[in-house]
Amino acid sequence: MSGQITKAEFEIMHVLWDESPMAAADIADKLAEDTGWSLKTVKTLISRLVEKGAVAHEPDGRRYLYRPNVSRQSYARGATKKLADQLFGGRAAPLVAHLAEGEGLCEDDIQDLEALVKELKRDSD
Amino acid sequence: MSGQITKAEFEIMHVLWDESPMAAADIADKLAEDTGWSLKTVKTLISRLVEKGAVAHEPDGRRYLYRPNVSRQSYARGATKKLADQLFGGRAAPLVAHLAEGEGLCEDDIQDLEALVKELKRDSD
DNA sequence: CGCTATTGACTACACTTGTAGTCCCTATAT
DNA sequence: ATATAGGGACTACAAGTGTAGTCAATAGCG
Repeated sequence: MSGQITKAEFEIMHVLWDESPMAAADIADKLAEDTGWSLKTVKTLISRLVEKGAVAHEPDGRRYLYRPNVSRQSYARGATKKLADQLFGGRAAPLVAHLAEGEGLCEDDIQDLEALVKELKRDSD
Repeated sequence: MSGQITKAEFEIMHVLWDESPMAAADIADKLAEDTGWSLKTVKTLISRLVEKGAVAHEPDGRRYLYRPNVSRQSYARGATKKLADQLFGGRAAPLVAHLAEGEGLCEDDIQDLEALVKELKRDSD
């Protein structure tokens, strides 16, 4: 609940969002390919996440298993809202427009969006 | 171009995006209400932005006038894309869905989105 | 013409973050 | 029983950040 999740810590969250609970060594293994971080580094990051309350740990023999305390969903919601508030006055449309401009949208995305908009319209009626 | 714009620096960018060019003292005045930052603090932040190349300065008598070197548009595009990539695998629809869930969308937004989707469809045909 | 207020340049310093290293305990293999 | 490898707790330390303070030049007021 307290303190922001930093860039490096965020990598840990990703791994845990993909699969959890997980031991520190396994998290480190998964990250080693991409980041080259040592086990020590990973453990430090995990500790900080536990301190911040973003990750929970349960004992498993003489080690801990870790699991996210914040779902990817809820984290995503917060981050998205913050971005929209900061840059677009809370409006979603310009945000999407920016994705479109930056070629962040493929045809599938557009279809998804169309369906989503239809649903939103129905809900608001 | 180099280095990230930090949270505090971002506040400066906001002021400059609203109005520029602007002198340091005026930026500080505008921010004082919201942040309580001293003129010194604001000047430090501006200097760092200049170092990073995010803000340009032109002499005006014995002071400088500052103006953003990165447009709000282009910064927004980058930030949005990064968020989408990190949290939604680059897909826009779930991003919008999150805004909807979080009640980040009003009816006007939905209409804007509808128009936007129509346009996107036309473009992709 | 000297004083003061203002300005940018440089310096300060605690806190956070990235990236490890050290210490100590204990389960396990010999 | 002893040595060892792997685990968490604690420590380290440089770079980045938030938040100012000091210094020296000078434009403008009296």
